[in-house]
Amino acid sequence: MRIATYNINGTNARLPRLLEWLAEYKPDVACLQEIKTVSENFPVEVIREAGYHSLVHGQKGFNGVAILSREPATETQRGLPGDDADDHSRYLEAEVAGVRVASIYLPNGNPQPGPKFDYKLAWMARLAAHAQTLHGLAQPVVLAGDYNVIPTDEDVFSVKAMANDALMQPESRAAFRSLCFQGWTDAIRAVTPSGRVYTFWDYQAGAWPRDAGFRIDHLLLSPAAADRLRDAGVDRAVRGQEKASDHAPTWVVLAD
DNA sequence: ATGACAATCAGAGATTGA
Repeated sequence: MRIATYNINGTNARLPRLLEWLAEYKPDVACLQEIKTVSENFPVEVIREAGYHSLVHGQKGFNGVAILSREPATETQRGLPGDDADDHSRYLEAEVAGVRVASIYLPNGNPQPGPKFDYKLAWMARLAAHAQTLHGLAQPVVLAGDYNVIPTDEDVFSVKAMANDALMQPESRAAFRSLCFQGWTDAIRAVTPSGRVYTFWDYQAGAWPRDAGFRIDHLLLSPAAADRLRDAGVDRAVRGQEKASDHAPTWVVLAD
């Protein structure tokens, strides 16, 4: 069972690339972020013709998450619990083929310090609280998404260039570590313990051709899911296409 | 310190992103 996370940076702008990727890499479940459209305008019929069901939690203009699946999915959570005043569409969770899967679009947090960084940290605290409840489930759980956190200095092309960025502040990293320490396995690092594995390359300053990327898209596995981990990786070639998203799809394969 | 690049909404330029 192949489960992927892919920040597509706009459904309208990226639909041809999304369809090509689904056809070529054939994920069983695809957690999408930054669909940047309201739910009603998500191309559910086109996606269905491509062989996938859609669960969509959209928003006008920015944010928005979705879960595409070959088998029908049962929605288990829409929106991250813990703050009724938070109207950003950044969390969607479902059960697919016996696996609980979340599509996460964690706030960027720039500029820091400031209210956006405060929102990021508060959101991470809410995510940790919800993740704690999921960790107790007997069924495998996969928390997949764009976490907007560079976990360590090994996950970034230049520590100096990104030193002041919200993505790698000590508070962001501590919150991510704390989440992992609940007992979640960072799938990419379980398969590739060291070395540079990037999932994002900025559009600016020739970041892609000079491989100036960082690792911010993660799949965290519960113990039951980690037991079934067979492989994990990044579809780097997708980033090199014309009109690509600035993120590359990142995935795990779980034993059936 | 800033801007580079891209997408959205709107119908120009601001906002957001990372």
